[in-house]
Amino acid sequence: MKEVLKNLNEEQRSAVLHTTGPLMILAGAGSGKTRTLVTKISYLIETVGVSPFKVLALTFSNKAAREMRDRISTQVSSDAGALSVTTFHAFCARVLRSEAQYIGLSRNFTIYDTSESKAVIKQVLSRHGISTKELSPFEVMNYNEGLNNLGYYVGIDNEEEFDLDRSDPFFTYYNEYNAELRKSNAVDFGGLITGVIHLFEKFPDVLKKYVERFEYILVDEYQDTNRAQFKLLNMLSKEKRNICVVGDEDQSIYSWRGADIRNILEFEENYPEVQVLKLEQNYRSSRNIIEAASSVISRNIHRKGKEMWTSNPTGDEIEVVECFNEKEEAEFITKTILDLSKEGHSTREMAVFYRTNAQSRTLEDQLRRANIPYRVVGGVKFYERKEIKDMLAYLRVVVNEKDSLAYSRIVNVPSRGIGATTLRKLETVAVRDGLSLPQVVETIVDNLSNYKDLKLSAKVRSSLSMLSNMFMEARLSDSSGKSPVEIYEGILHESGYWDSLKARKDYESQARLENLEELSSAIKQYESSTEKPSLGGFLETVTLDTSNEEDTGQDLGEVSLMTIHGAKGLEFNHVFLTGVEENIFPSIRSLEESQDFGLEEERRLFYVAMTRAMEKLFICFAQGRMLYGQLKFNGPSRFINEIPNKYYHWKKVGKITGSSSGFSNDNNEYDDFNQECEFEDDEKTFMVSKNAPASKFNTGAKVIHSLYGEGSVINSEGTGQDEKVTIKFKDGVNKKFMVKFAPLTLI
DNA sequence: CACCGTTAAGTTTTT
DNA sequence: CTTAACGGTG
Repeated sequence: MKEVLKNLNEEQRSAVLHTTGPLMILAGAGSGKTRTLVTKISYLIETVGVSPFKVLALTFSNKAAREMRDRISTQVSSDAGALSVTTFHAFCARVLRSEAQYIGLSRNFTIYDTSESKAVIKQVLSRHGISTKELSPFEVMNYNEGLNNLGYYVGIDNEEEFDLDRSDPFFTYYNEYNAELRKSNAVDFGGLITGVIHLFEKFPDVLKKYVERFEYILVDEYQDTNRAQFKLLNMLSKEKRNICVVGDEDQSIYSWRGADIRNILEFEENYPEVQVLKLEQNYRSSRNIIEAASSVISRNIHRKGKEMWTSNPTGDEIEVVECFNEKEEAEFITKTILDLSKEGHSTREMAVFYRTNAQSRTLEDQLRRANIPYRVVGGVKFYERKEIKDMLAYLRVVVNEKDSLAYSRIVNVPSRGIGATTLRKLETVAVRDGLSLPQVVETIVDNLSNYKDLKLSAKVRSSLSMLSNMFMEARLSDSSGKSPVEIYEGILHESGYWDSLKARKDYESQARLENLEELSSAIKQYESSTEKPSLGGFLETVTLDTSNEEDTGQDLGEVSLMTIHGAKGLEFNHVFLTGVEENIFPSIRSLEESQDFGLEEERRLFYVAMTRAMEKLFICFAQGRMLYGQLKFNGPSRFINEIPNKYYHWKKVGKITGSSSGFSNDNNEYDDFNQECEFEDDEKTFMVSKNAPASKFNTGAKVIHSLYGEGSVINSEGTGQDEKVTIKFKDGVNKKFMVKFAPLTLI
């Protein structure tokens, strides 16, 4: 047997050996799915003799693609560089660049990210005289993305299948938005996918070329694909049928982004000869954690069902930690991290998860105070900073002379006297002559005498001519092979951007200058890591690869902080799951949904969180927490109760903050979860009464209102006389009451 | 055109 | 409590 196959279990091995025909691998968390995929690809190349050129492996994140590429290259001796291991979006961008002319794009098209799409939508809406107050651009964006996710595009043949309401104003906005993109020679994220679908549907010969090339297609994280991606995969693989998809429906946490469970269910219909394999052995976590997580996820109805097991040791019990408030939750975590670290555990192997980014602050405060190094994964992105977006906009105008949006962003940044009035004049000419803004400016500058009626002031004229010349020069440099970083530096100074920031002495401008220098080194970094660096190539990397993993090179032993979404695919020895309270996790939004789908997705999220932990899992919640400036008493999450008792033990920690805490000790409360309690005791930490109270109308409690009937408490705020509760009634209506007045009875 | 004050709203975000 | 975004004023 080949050496590599020895490291695999039986199922993994059959996945690797199944080289022809469709294959669906349902792989549980920590079941070695990446190892299997990597081995499969190297087996195809090394043993079956498939040319790397003919293999296409698709992932969702650049991080995953990179990891897979790296791991393959250690296993494959032949030219792994010819392999296509990439994200869906990057793959589509590549196809569109080489076939752009077919669908009316030119190959230097710009990719718009979410904020740029939003700006275009705003423009469209304002043309209709709609303010952002009347209609949030987000709603339009959701509609547009919805169509994109389904694989719809302007000019599609089988339009009737989409059941569209053509009189819906949103449909009008959608069309105008796309016309606007087209005019700017731009494509949005979803448009990358639908653009390729468009290309393949209307030009079968082009499709044929790709079908011939990619004989073997592999897809990672298949549960997260949307309908558009599903369509694309089918077009590429229905002839050769060598398609292998790997997914886990229990880890599908992106349905709100269009991931469609039907893609798993219908795979078998599309490929009746499919072989389905399950990877159910978990190599990551202790048995306690696996069994606890399995039993939580088994409550979901919408799943195919897998039985996870592990031969790992039973391990410690999960610790459910009840804290007084979010600050003490953070203190508990900090203290535990220090303790574990003293015992010799690596802090690099520890992570703190939260449901929403906003929850990271308290944690960061405490960690900083305790001098524990940490890094926040996700958070504010480098490329979303204003100064970076400004400079990128300059570069985009260089690459794509039709990018009016980018142009209007920087035409007066730094301010050079080109205000709204001038811009409006330019736009009028643009519409009249069917040109983009940069093109219009160029024409005007070249034939000033023809545009006398625009009444442009001398200052405006000179500014415009400066811009026009600058861009012309830059384009010349670009096509004559000058390096991207030189062009960047040139524009940074010629545009006056650098000097205008330099002139300001405030701290913020200082930081911005530093960021601009960092951008410069990012471009250099790109140049040295790419074979044929180009300005356009750099811009594409920036938009499509947002993972700003700064490799500082040195291991400071940082604890990782991230949302649970950000934790997918990762593993840690010690995991702290925070804020596990009703209305937070599961989120209040998901609870408001009428169907169970929202709740089930939250449960999957909880499952993902649990299964990140290898050795030890802490599940923390706070009795009270400041939320939107108000103290909320949400009570522990229902998910905690869904873990069978034998897998965890419950402890309360916290210090007494004084009599003004708003808690009285007489009230008997939290009786539904009177588990065995263990009390921590040290100088700082005192035990909290076992009966720490909040209200008798706890979240989740069933009540009867003499007027509205039966319902359940979904939220409670304030204490004593001021206590208010929100109740969801049987008919789905939510109402808020003052406890002291409302005719409420507990059931 | 830049600044300030008011107001409203408030998940998750691989691309 | 925050943040973003709008409208009014100097």
